[in-house]
Amino acid sequence: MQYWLMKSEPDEVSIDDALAAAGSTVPWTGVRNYQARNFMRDQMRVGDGVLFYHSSCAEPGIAGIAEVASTAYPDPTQFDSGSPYFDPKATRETPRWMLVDVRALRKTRLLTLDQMRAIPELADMQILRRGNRLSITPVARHEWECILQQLS
DNA sequence: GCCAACGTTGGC
DNA sequence: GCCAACGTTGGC
Repeated sequence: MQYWLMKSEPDEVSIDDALAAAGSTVPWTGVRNYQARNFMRDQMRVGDGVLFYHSSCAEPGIAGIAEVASTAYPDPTQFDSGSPYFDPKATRETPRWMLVDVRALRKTRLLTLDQMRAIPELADMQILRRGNRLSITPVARHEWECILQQLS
């Protein structure tokens, strides 16, 4: 069992959107970074814990708890020439981009970036590092437990 | 909308 | 395989 933080722009898919989806489950489309892809493809297991993070918005922070709901499979948007995530170099025979399904479990109060920075146990979180842009990052067990405690 | 950080691209 | 140019991310 591993833990992850996954960024989503709430204008695209918020925690409310995910909870409202069929089965509270959404495909994590649009990841176009190899490191983030590799986490999904190589390391995620069904049942892994997910911190659902709202980014590029007025109040960035952790907005809910989710879990990994599938193993990795090709992101269909890479094949769709009408999609902003279209990748002309990807083919169905050799897809480039993979995704997992994510099941939202509950909305939490917003744990803001500022609040996270103020918690010493979270000081080493990748999301808090300067210049961090990765949309999917591993979360240490002690960080996960600390955050769940904060949100309870 | 600014801009620092950093990933990707492509000429050499 | 180096590295400058360029594009993107994402907090502010």
